[in-house]
Formats: sequence, C-alpha cells, structure tokens
Amino acid sequence: MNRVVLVRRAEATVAHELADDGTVAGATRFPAEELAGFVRDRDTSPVRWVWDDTTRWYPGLLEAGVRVERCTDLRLCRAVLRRSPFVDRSLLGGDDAGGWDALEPVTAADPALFPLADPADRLDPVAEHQRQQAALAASAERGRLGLLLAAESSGALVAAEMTHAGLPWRADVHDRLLTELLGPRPAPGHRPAALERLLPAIREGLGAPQLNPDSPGELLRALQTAGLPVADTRSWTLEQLDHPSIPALLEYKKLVRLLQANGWNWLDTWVRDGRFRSYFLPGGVVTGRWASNGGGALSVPLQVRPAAVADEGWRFVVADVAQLEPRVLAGMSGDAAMAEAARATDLYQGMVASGAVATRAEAKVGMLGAMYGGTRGESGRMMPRLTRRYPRAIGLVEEAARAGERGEVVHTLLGRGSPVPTGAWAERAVALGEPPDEGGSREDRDRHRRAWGRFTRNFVVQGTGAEWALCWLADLRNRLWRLGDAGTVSERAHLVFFLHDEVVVHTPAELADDVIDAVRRASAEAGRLLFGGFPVDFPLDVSVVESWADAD
DNA sequence: CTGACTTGCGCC
DNA sequence: AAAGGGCGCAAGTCAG
Repeated sequence: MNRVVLVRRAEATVAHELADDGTVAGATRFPAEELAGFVRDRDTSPVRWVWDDTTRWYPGLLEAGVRVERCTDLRLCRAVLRRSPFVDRSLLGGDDAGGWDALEPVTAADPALFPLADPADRLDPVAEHQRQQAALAASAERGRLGLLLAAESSGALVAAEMTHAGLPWRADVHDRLLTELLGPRPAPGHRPAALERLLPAIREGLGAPQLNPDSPGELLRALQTAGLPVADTRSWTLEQLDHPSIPALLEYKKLVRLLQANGWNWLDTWVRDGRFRSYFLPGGVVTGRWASNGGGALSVPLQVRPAAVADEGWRFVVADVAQLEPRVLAGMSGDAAMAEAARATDLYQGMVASGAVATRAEAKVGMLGAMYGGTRGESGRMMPRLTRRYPRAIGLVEEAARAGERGEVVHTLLGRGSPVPTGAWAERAVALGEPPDEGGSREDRDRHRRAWGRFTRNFVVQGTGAEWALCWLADLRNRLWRLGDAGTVSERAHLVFFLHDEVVVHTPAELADDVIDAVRRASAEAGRLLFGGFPVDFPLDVSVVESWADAD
C-alpha cells in the first residue's frame, strides 16, 4: 500500500510520498487551499494517508466533498502503542515525544476558532510515522496490533464523517414534544407551566411553602423535616417512600431533567439546519470506547428520539448487537460452551437452553456480575455455577481482576493496554508485595485494590468489545460507500450515529435492504477479524424506520 | 467573581 | 431492586 504523509506548514502543505521501506521517495508542495484537489486526485489509486490527527485534516476535506479511503491517524495510533504491553515503549521516544503525547483532538465547531499556533504544527509526522512503524515491526504481536491501529484510524474517519453529516433532527417535532410535556417555552429564568403546576403539591405535601425543589440541599432538608428517612434526593431513593408529595416530586424531577438536558437550549445549541451535530471522539475512553463531545450524544434519551427523523425519501437503518460483551468474552476466551449459548439470537436464553441456569434473568444478572465484578446478592450466587459451566470465559475475567489487584497491566485481545494504576496501594503492590501500613487504612487500600480489579476485569471485555465494534464500523463504512456510485458521503447511504454496539445509517429508502445486508456482513466480518474461525456469532437486531424512536 | 468539585441522571 | 464497569452534561455548592 502506497503511503503519503501530509504535513502542514505555515508556508505550504507538503505531501511526502513514502517508499515501501518507509523512507521519503518524493515530496509535493502546494498551498493549503489546494489540498482537497490534491487528495481527490491522489486517492483514485490506492493510498493510505498518514497525518498527525484526523480532526485536523478530514473535516475540511469532507467540507470540500472529498472522502478518503484509508488513513493512519498518528495521534490515535501513538496513544495505543504507548500503552500497549506488546510494544517496546523506548522505540517511541524522540525530541517531540511529549508534543505527540499531549496532542488533543480539535472539536471547535467554527474553523475560525482553530488555534493560530497549533502545537501540532511543530511536530514531524514523517519521523513519528517511522517510529511507530518501527515499534510495530518490533512487536511480537504485530499482526493483532496492526489490525487495531488500522481499525482505530478507520474509526477516526467514521467519526469525522458522522460529525460532518450530522444526525437528521426535526426541531419542529422536538419543540412539539417539549411543549406537550412542559408547556410553551418559558421566558429565560422562568419555570415552564407544567413545572409550576406541580409546585403546590410538592410544597404542601412537605409542609415547605417556600421550597425550591431545584436545590438538592434545600430539598433534602425539607424531606427530612417532613419526617422522611432519606440521605439523598435520588429518584430511586424517593421511589421507595410512601408519602403524598412523592409522585409530584418524581414527576417534577423527570420534567426538569428533560428541560435541562434536552430542552429548548439544547435545540438552540446543537441542532442546526435539521441536523444534530456532535463530535465523536474515537479512543476517548481508556478502554477504547468512543467518547463524545457536545450535546451529550452518548445519551440521547429515548424520550426525544421521535425527533430524529430521516429525510424525505430516506430511512434509518438501526442495528444493534444483542449482548455484545458476553459474545466477545466467549470469543476471546475460546470458551466453546459459551459460544454454543451465543449461537442463539438471545445469548441469555441460550444459557438457559443449555441447562447452565434456570432463567433468563439469572443468566443476565450472572453475566453482568462476571463482567462488572458484582459479588453480592443474586449475581454473586450465580458465579460458582457459571464458573463450572463456562470455565474459560469466567476464568479470563477472574484472571484480569486478579492481575489488576496485583497492580499489573491487562490488555484487550488486539493489545490495547490498561492504564498503569497510580496511588499508594498500587506502587507498593508492585514494588513490595504486601504493603506495610502507611497512608490510609488497610481497609482503604483493599477497597482501592478491589475497585481496580473490577476495572481491569471490565477493561478486557469492554475494550475488546470496542475493538469488535471498530472492525464492524470500518467494514460497514466501506460497504456503504460501495452501495452508491456517485455523490459525496452524505449523498449516499452513510453512518450518522454510533454508540458502543449500535449504529444508525441514513439511507435512501430504496437501498434499505442493501444496507441491512451490509450491516450484517460487516458484523460477520468483524467476528472473523477478531476471532478467526472460532464459532461465535454476533446477531443483529435491525429495523428500517423513519424515526429513530420506532426502532425496537 | 471564577474554577473545581459534587450530585443526579441519561446512555451502553 | 440494584449491584458491579464505562461515559457527558447541567446545575448546585463550595473554596479561594
């Protein structure tokens, strides 16, 4: 694969064509405004674009109507490499190592806000690429690691394309929904009518005529003064109480949440030209999951999803994997019995059918406990049976937990490493074995140790799940592109939303069946990439809908 | 006053 | 009934 390293300099943009051995074979210089034309012409023959950071290059290209097939995102790849236990970190050193480590993605909506003195402009992408290639080549796990780097970079392209396209959003539908639930939009600083109407019942019920329920402290004191035994004001806590003011209070909290998180201000801020635009940040979470920035894209409540409506003549294809993480656990541990249960569309039902557990509820709570480290109650009781039935799967997460408790680094299937634990308990755990009593009680240290073990336990599964999802996205992106024969990314079937194990594709209605096929094939391909021939299935729930809310 | 932290709750 | 892992965000609260 031919590689071209793009370098941004004050006087010009430089495209370095690399030879197979990674040395620079030639360079083309051109003014920054000619970038899109250059990339459009060059991308017609197979090329991997190498650049410092996708968020600094790709939005402008997309704006100019240019899609690229593949890239290497040095910022993201470096973050993977420097944490991976498969890599000799010393190979990543260099004068500007600190600069690379400190590089942040750009998420400013307005290109004019782009910093004039971007620290990225002082870095040398050619040298960094060579360091990364050397580190990869020296790794005993270069196959897996290489796949992870390619997938991570591909995710960066998907993320930029999703931000560019935006999620179709009907502000009028959203406004109607808000008005029905809250009343007309109030003047700034005023409560909506529905909240005002609930106030008297709350205040009278608690005997606090001046109470402002928006203040947690005030509310807590009022509840306690009314004789209610509560230590906090969480909805779940309040639901346990039998008191006449509680229903109105719960209703009030629910509506306030809607108003604050996804009310008219949210609409004003995040929805423009019929699109909800937020930034997706690949690798934004230590486990490799994506983070998001702007508008709370990772938690678009079901309540407002009716406002996500496909364009006229278009549809959403909504697809999610049922029980992604237990399936991933079956695959990465090579647990044949759990893979057998995963043959069912509902893995938990598969566990029941095989006689491992009696009910679906037991299967679910048991598996969640195994992956999250639940030891108490129902899930704790399930563990011995699960361990007997699925020794490799349960053994893998148990070992990850023990390693974490010892202060060790764990890694995902493809080699993403967990952070090195900090804090007194961990330093001593590594250096001295059992620590002497120093700085915090023994109970404190044990609590921290166990908490870190739950984190590493979850890390291996959540992180490998994120790798499966990256492979799924990357393959799907390419399949969707090939469904069209003309037009830009957002003029063809394209991704508009991704959350851990769920995608939303915006597609011309007549291509919906082809998109379903693409989504399923990409899912199968992701399983092959990660687990080879090991027989673990990743069945999808797929719907074709006009509104996101109608997906099941 | 600003910035850091906490609380509560939405998503997987 | 959650618990147990990972997030982002708005508003309130508190320290300086």
